[in-house]
Amino acid sequence: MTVTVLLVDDHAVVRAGLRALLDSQPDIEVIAEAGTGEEAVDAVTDCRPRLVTMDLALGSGIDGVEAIRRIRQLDRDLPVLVFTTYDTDADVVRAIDAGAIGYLLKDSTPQEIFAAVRGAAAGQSVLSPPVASRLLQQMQRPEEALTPREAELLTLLAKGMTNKELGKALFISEATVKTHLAHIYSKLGVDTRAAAVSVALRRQGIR
Amino acid sequence: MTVTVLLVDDHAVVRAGLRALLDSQPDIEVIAEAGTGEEAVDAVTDCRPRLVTMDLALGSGIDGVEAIRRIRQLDRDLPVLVFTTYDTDADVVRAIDAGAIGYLLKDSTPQEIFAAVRGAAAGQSVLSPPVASRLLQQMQRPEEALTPREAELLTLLAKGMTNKELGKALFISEATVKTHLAHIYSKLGVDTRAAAVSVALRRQGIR
DNA sequence: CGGCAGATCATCCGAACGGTGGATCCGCGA
DNA sequence: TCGCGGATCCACCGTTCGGATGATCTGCCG
Repeated sequence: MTVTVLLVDDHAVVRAGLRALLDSQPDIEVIAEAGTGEEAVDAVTDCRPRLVTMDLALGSGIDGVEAIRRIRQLDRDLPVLVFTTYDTDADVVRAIDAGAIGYLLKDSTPQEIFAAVRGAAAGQSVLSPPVASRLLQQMQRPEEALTPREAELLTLLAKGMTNKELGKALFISEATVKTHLAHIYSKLGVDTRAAAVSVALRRQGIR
Repeated sequence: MTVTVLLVDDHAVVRAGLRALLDSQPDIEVIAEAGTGEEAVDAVTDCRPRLVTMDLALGSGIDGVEAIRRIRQLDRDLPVLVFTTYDTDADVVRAIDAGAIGYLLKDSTPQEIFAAVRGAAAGQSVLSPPVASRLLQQMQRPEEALTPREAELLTLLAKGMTNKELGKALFISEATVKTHLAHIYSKLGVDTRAAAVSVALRRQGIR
């Protein structure tokens, strides 16, 4: 039985590339494309694909993670395979959390992509090797995992805010900000806010 | 006369996409692909294309800018069109400097891509609108341009170094470091090192 | 030659920061 | 039920940072 696929990516080039690659396989057929999350949700109801490939960075509208969440609400049995450029800790976790069945990087070889599509359509979890090792590494070092509150603070810190501004933004006292920061520093292995910003931006990807 | 094209990109998907798009045009023909800068240089001598599309972020080996430089050394009349994901100030300037005839973003529409390929093959400079506006903006605000020394310091600052460390690294006194920082802050429109790091990393792109 | 921009160094001061050591409250799981 | 981790708060203290100001030296361009 052929795997019918919906491609979601805001880059026409990437959609054309995936379509060309996948359509070259006799058992895979691209039946629809979407350039935004909203289009993707509509296409799922209209075209009933057996698999969705999803870019996380969609130019406008809802982002890939939110799109995954909505698609999973529509059809809990429809596997969504993330196909994106960067593998950052946060993105992988958020995507899996939203219900993605796999996480594939765009620099994968055609062979890896075919295998991932067939596997995901069959309900198997698929992770690109770099992603897999990253996930395992993170699970093996839970002491380095930031708490939600710390991550929130780090995000704002990465904008260059001062302790005072952080306190106001998060509705906590400056003292609490400093406590959180101390924890973040120790987890990230740094001892200045500038170094923390550097690590944060490199880890979590930019823009 | 048909435009023969060499595609350079480390992502098989992107190559397939560009090939699919370009080959759909009667006057454009993709005659070769390369996944690394080294392969690209070889392909130029072997295949004699009339245009090269170049990704700047090539996984391994020489980067796109260096590849452009070497290709231009081989054939000064062969136009190289940058086709990449991110438009950072530094990348654009470096690519143009290396001899690129145009700078196209991967989220361009197929129509824009066709026009750019035809234009570049005819020797015309082509810039994606966001890139163009960025360049103009930078030229219109020379007061925001950092001096080489300031840029050097900013790079190290973005690693999270303290003033003392910066001084030792650059063989200057801490007082001088603070002077440079003050200039950088005023040019970037910030007033803390953390914010400067944030701006620097976002501007100059990561990894 | 004169001026201007860049790089260098210096001093002063108040504000911000980072480290340390505590404290309370809550929810969850052993 | 007891403990533990997460989140919140506080005080103290030395260090670092940022702003203001001024100075010298170099090289370049008109």
